[in-house]
Amino acid sequence: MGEAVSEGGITAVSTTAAPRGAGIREVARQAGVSTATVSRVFNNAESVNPETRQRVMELAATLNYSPSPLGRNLVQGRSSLIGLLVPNLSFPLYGVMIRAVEDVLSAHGMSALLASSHDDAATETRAAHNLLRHAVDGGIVINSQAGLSLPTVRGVNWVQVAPELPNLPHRVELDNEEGGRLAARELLRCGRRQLAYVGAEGRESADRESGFAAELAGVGLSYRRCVGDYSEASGLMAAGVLLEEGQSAPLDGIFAAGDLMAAGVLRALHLRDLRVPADVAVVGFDDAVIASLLYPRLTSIRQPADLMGHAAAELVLSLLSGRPRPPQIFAPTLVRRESTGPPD
Amino acid sequence: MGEAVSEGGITAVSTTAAPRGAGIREVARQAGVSTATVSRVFNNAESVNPETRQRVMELAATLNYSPSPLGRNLVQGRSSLIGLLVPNLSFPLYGVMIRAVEDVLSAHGMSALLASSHDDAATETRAAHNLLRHAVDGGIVINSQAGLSLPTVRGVNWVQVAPELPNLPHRVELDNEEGGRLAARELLRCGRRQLAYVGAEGRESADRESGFAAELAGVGLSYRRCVGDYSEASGLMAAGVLLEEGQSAPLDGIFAAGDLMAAGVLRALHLRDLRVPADVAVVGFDDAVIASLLYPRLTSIRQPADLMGHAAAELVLSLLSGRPRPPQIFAPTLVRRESTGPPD
DNA sequence: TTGTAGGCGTTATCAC
DNA sequence: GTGATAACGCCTACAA
Repeated sequence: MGEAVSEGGITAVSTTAAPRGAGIREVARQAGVSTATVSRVFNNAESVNPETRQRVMELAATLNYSPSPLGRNLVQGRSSLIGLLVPNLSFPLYGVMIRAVEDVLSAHGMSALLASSHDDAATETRAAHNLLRHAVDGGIVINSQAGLSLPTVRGVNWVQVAPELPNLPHRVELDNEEGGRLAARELLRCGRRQLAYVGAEGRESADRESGFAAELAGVGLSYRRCVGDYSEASGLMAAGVLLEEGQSAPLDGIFAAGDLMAAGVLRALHLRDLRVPADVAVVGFDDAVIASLLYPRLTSIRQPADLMGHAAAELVLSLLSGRPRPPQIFAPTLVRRESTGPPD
Repeated sequence: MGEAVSEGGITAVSTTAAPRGAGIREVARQAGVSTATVSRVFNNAESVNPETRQRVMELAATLNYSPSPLGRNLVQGRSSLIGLLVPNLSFPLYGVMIRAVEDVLSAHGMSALLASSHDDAATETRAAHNLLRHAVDGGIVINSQAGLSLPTVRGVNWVQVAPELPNLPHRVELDNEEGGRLAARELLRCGRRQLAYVGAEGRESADRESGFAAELAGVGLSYRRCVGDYSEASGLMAAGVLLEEGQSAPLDGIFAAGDLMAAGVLRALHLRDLRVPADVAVVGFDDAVIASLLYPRLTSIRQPADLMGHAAAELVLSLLSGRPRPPQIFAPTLVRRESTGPPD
């Protein structure tokens, strides 16, 4: 015992089993009742004599007894655990979602088993397997990379927080198209006409762009575009490219598909001595914590990450009880700050 | 079944137990061996005939069998779960730590059970109880609010990531004093002499300040100070107060005990048209993601959150195997960016 | 190398 | 209102 042993390619820690405390039998014996009664006391069954209950409770306190979740899990066939699969723990918005999920779960006596995919599909699949190994009763996967290849086990449902993906019917998502429309409207409201979109790979950015494009098309405008990867560096580069492009009219409004990229855009503008919003207005997406820390404070399309996390947790709990719910779609909102305003 | 029932003040979800799959007995029967042999196959015991093993493995694959962690947990008296208690999931630095912890744990076949205290001691205590209810084998608590009153169970060790706290002997911490010294040296190196410290409540800030003060005292300098609460708003206010103070020589260097407060300081300087670093140099603390997004990019004292998370996880695994380790103290480093440099 | 048998701590189904 | 008792799925001496 106590030695690291190989187990299926991973190094497992073999632990000395914790010394077991008093069990239900010992409590029952000393209280002069049966284990069934002790169990009933701890499960709030009504049919137990108040006197008996009192006696059992006191004895349990003395012996520092509480029912072992391990035994309970076994007999009930469930663990009270929900798997939570996240692409990247360092991405601020996910922190907000996780927090909301954890809140809901703990309020229902459940706990969140955390796993990270490091933005990688293979790792995600492995992590999902690991969660299932721990007998989670259900799972929430945020912006799944693997999607289709998420392993499943009979009776265990995955809820995804992301745009629709085949094989994952249970879903909480953001109306990304509406987000794009909001961004376009804000820039138009500020009198901007020479616009650009800094996007990224993937469905989410595509949806944001299509809303953006639709709204502009409505007033007969087109826009330039450049693709990044949600990082600040890519936003910086994209803005550089867009600004350098030989162009009759200079850019006066930029919509970035993420706040980090928007931060890069702001920096690119600083570097060229372009004022924000006097020369160029900028709108970000997500309204992550950083939005209000940037200079100038960033106008952003808010993704209600807390509400979405909340909804995802409630959905997974619903499924546990056998009550499916339709996918829930959340509306983004505009949070206006200093990076948009009248020109000059 | 399926109805929400009251249980000790929390709403518990009563789930229909998932239909159980093939068990070890079924596999054993069909493979024509005993359950003991099947068990041995799945536990990498050497003493099993390769042929037998092969047959069992194949049958297990066919029946989609894998050992139930529930049964295994019960018989072994452990859950392969480590509790992870965090003050606040939205604080970026914690995300980095959590990620590191999760990496180590999953590499050892363990998982992280997440709980948040919302920066509140009572909630933290409750969350810790909840983790213990889930039979975690050990726990990691980051910047504990409750400290002394963390509940314990025989055989379950808490590892804290924070300065020393009574009752929690197992520890990973940062040399905050050294961090303060690094900050002072950097400001001195840039030729600054009119310095200020923007701190906060608590042991960590006190240690950072004492290092800062000691280094300045070494060259015969003193400094002004103001106390915030690690928020951007408090940094903004603190800097405002410090800058307004009637003063012979104007401030030319500010050290903030956190990057968020440093962001507030930068904004206060912007608002007063003071240039950074030309007029005032600024040093932050933590080197969180935001440091390099601020304008100008913030010089910061880096807290190696990833290494610390890693160490905390390894420590808790060590304790599981009955091998205690001495507290580990990490050295901060200076990450020089644009907010420090020569004056004018 | 393999099988037998007991038990881990709890809940649930019966009777009483 | 309470007590026997049989699972739950697995691991692990011990014996063969």
